[in-house]
Amino acid sequence: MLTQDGTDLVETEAGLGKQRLRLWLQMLKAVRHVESDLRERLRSGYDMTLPRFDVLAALLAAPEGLKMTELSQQLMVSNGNVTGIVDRLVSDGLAERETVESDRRAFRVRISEQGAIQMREMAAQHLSWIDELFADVSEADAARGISIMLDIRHKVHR
Amino acid sequence: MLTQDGTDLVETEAGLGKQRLRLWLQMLKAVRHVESDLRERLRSGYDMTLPRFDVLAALLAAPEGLKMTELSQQLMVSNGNVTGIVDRLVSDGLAERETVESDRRAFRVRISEQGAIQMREMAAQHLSWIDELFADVSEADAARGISIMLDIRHKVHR
DNA sequence: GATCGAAATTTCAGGCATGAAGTAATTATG
DNA sequence: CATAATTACTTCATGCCTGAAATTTCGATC
Repeated sequence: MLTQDGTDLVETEAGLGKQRLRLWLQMLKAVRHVESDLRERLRSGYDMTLPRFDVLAALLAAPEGLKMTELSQQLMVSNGNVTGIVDRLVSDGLAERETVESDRRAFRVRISEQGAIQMREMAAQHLSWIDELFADVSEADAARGISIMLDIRHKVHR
Repeated sequence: MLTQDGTDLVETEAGLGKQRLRLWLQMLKAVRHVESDLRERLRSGYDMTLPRFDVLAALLAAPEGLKMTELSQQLMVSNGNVTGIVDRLVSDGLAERETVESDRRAFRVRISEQGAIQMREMAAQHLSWIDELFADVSEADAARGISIMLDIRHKVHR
């Protein structure tokens, strides 16, 4: 089976598959690279871990608080995982659990005043770290990259 | 300070920073999405975890074996981590440790015959899974994506 | 050829992560 | 309104992951 320009369609598809695999492997490495850099900066500068930071960032953006399930969906991690991280944040005084009037199974997790103060500073730093790490990415590339990532994510399974 | 088209340079930079942050957040979510899908397929189909798969994939591509440090650099994970994963692979009979003649501190990790047989099958599946998950990514997008990922990775720190 | 710094690896403590199983409260269904 | 299915969350076992400290070996310098 030949296309108009004479290339073999099966060959072309196989090549595309390998190119997609290359993209996946590069995405993995890039994410690990950035994560390891951020982890180190958070650790040495703020005695903060990446998972805790991620949770606090979600909470800072939701002043009314979030339910555990909302948190775990937003961060794309398991329920049990969020339980542990929030436990530690609460015992460090950075977040608070608050009962929900209408549903005794659930509660809202809210960032504490102390957490908000610390988080606002870290968020500003975080933004500038990303800007530095992504310095070689132009506005156009960023837009295209975002759209590629959305294409990947919107491929639902199950 | 104004650019030719009248937009404010500082505003533009801040916008670019936020766009880069959006790209980063989308990358994180896309990678978590794909990883969780792959993890589930490896688990249910082959009783295999993602970290073990990553190590075996690296070993399959290096028939002469790899030193622990080479492995950990290639996968971008810590040394101690690789020790544990290789331990489990060896006790499952999927990999072997082999002494290095010239250096008694080091050794090579090599994939076993059984590991290679299993891995060849999984690798073919893996390629088709990625092709499926990345179905909405065109050849041009893949190329652009790869180049963006390389731009991010080549930003060295420290 | 003794010593000293660097390199390859392991060990360990602590935290992160999943999936499965458990508890309790809510909602839907007959 | 009884009960069955669902939802919100926790607990647990197991494995992954890091960073720091320890061990052993290597290589260079004096």
